[in-house]
Amino acid sequence: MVTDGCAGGPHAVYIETLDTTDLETCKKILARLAKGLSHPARIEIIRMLCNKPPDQEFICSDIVRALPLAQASVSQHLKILRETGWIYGEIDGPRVVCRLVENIMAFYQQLMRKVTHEQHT
Amino acid sequence: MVTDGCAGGPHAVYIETLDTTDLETCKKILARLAKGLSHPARIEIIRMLCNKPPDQEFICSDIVRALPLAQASVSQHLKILRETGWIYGEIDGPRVVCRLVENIMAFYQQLMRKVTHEQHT
DNA sequence: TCGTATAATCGTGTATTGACGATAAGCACT
DNA sequence: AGTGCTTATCGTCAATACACGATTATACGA
Repeated sequence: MVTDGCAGGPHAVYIETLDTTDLETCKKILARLAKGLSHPARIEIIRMLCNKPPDQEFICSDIVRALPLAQASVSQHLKILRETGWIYGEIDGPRVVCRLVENIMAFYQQLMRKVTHEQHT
Repeated sequence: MVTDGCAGGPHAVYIETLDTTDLETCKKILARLAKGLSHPARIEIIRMLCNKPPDQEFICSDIVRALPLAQASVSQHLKILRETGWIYGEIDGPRVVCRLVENIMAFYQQLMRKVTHEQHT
């Protein structure tokens, strides 16, 4: 099984790259993550991944099957979730295993706190 | 000063009306709230309102002044924040005082938890 | 009642979103 | 090489988002 090519996990690289001391950056990242969440179908996908038992894996076709949408539409939603930083795909032969970016929920909530609570810098 | 006409506060009415036992409803509401957050300008508005000292009030023109956008654009963002359930306006003569829906942050985070954690119903 | 301040709306142009069917591309297995 | 499964992309269409200047509506004060 091959990952994105992000040593240390795609999650860590993605999140640790960000300059979360800059408020403008935080607002942009938070806005982007929020856009990822801004559709019920995408929330359902996140929900599936959050609630998945540790031993189970979801590939794209599982998600297509679970949603009342055409394959192309689901693929688009997955793309948006990738672009907005929620998930990444592990390529496994002809399949793509969909994984939540590690700690992304915690990161999102932390960003919300950072942005909405007064910064004493 | 005149409110929306929502007895008990516009907040309580809005939030308590929702059927948060229905997962589909939760997903829709959460998606709507996330859409509200999905633009840096709107995040900045929410941030201003969250961080506002208790004795201060923000009217629309304050927000226009604080953002690098035209009045019409800010008005549109405020409208979206109203439609997505984040804020409401208290009309005060020719002014409109912008207020966060009470407990909306907590409600948002609660919805996130509800949607992303397994439901044992 | 006339003028001023405030905020919403209108009209416009461009960009993005969301949905779909159809097609292409990648891999595995004969 | 050919077949089948899986996923991404293309092309299209309608709807929505975003930004703006201009205009309108409302309320207050002189």
